[in-house]
Amino acid sequence: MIKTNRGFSESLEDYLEAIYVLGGQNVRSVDLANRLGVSRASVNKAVNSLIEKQLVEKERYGGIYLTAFGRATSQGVEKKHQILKHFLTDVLGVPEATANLEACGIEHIISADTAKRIEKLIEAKKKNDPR
Amino acid sequence: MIKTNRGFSESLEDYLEAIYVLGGQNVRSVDLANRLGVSRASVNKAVNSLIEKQLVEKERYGGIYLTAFGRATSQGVEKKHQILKHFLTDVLGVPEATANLEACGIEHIISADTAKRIEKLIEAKKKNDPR
DNA sequence: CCACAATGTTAGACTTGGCTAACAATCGGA
DNA sequence: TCCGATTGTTAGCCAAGTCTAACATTGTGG
Repeated sequence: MIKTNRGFSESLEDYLEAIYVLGGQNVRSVDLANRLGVSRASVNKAVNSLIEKQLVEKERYGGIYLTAFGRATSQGVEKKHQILKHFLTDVLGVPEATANLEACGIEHIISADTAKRIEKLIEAKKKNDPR
Repeated sequence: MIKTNRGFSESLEDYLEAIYVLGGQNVRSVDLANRLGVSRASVNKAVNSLIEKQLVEKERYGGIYLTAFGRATSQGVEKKHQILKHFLTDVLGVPEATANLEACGIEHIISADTAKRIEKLIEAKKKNDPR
């Protein structure tokens, strides 16, 4: 309903993040499809949207490449994912599988500022209780 | 992409939560529309979906009423909202407006278990730093 | 080197969740 | 009481994001 987002849909952010995780260079549609659990056709459509938004580049039948813009954007999302995952597992004690799933959703919602605050909370916790 | 959800769409959960917040009895479409920033027509459609799913009841041109099931469900969502809001403001120091927005998104993603863990974290923080 | 498997693309359909415009019902104050 | 304003409903439209099926291209093992 209310959009917390900074310009891209959650779905497109998922695709972008996956491209980043898969190396960001010469990424194949079929690998994206497998990782995200969608059809190759859906990947094709989504990648065309990412191209329109200048987040990736690609030639017909060729591999997918992040642009500088796309790399920066996807790194931001992935960073949030890592922070959230660590928060959920290390601070809250949520099982890893659940943590990954929930991080995957929350990463599209919170601001960079909130992410930073969570990061600090993790640091503080580490100081007081360092393993 | 990956569904973390327990059966209802985020959108429907938003409607349901709003109905709860507005009293859960004899709720008017126009009030829902105003609160959620959507048209009365959209509310009408959504409420019909909620009726199908047995979450609310309503007569033609009449007010909206939560069923027992709908009340339980909406209470769960609202509870998560409150926990998240307090975590964001009291523990992290996020401004209230932002906290509400982000809580509004996260509440549809996290499990009851994770919410409970966050609640405990808030309690712990209160003990160590009670105002 | 070439046929078949794997991959990429396109077209068309479906669902969800919005919108506006027009119409129907209800409500409230003069 | 009744007329206009408010509210609810319906119909039709749109965009996003998914799917399958069919087709095009590419790549590769005999």
